[in-house]
Amino acid sequence: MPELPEVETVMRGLQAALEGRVIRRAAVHRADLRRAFPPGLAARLTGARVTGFRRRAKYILMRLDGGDSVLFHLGMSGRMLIGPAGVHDVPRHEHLTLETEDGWWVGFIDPRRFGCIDLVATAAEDAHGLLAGLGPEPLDAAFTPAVLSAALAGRRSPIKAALLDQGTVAGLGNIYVCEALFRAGISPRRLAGTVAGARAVRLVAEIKATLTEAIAAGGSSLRDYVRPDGELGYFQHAWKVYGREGEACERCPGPPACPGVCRIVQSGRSTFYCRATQR
DNA sequence: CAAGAATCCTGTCAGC
DNA sequence: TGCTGACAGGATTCTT
Repeated sequence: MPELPEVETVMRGLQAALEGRVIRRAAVHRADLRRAFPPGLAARLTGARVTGFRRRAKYILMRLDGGDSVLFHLGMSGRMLIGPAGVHDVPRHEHLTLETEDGWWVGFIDPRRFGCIDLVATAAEDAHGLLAGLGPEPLDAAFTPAVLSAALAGRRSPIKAALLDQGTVAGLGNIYVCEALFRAGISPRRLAGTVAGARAVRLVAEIKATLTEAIAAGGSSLRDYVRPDGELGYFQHAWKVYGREGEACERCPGPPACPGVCRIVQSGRSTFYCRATQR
C-alpha cells in the first residue's frame, strides 16, 4: 500500500530498528527486481553502521557510515518485516535480509517485484537518476499553490494524471490523489491547466491535510511503527471515496437522490469520485 | 513534446 | 473445490 504516508511510516519503523546499529549480516536472496541490485550490495552492508534515514517521495534512503546510502523503493507490493534474528526460514519473496549486531532481523519482501534497491553516495543522493526528476515534496513549505499552478499551467491532461506524475509533485499515488481531489471538490477529469487560483489553494491545502492525517494515523496505529506480526508501517485507513463505488459520499445523500461515488478508468487506473460535488 | 497505452510480476478475490 | 479472469497501491518505455 505504499504511497507517501506508508513509506514515511515504514521509514520510521526502520529508523527505530536500525538507526545507530551495526549490520552483522546481509543476505541477498534474489537480485533481480525491477532493476538488478547493485553489485556488492551485501558486502557494502555487512559491518556497516546505519547512521540515519531520509524519505524522498516514495523512496527510502538508509545512510551508512562510510558515505553510501541504500535507496529502497517498495513498488506495488514491497514490505518490510522485522523480528528477532536467529534461525528462521526465509519467507517467500524475501529478497534481502539484514541482521543487526544487537539481534534484529529486517527483511525486504516484494512478491510483485516492482520495487528496487540501489546504492548512491550520500552526498549526491538527489542526483540519483530515480530522484533527479522528482517534483517538490508535498509537505514542504516550498510546495505552494503558486508552485503547483506553475507546474500545471498549459497541461491538457486530466488533473488526476498530472498529480500522479511524480514530476508535478512527489509521493502521491492513486489513493491519495483520489482522496485529495474529493476533499478539494475538484473533478479528476478537469484539465490540469485549469487548476489555478482558488482551486490551487484548496488543492494544495487538501493534499497536505490528507497526507498529514494519514501519516498521523499510521504512527498512532502502530506501537513504535511495528505491528505485532512484525510488519512495518502499513495500517488501515478509512478512505472517503477510494474503493467506495456506489456508496454515498459524506457530502451527498446517496442513492437514489445521488448516484454516489462512481468509478471511472483514467490512464488505465481506477479513479473514484463524486460527480455531484467535484467540479 | 505531451498524453495515453502497454508493460513488468505475482497474489487475491469474485464469479461460475 | 477448482478454474478463470479481473484487478491491484508504481514507474518506465513505447506509441500515438
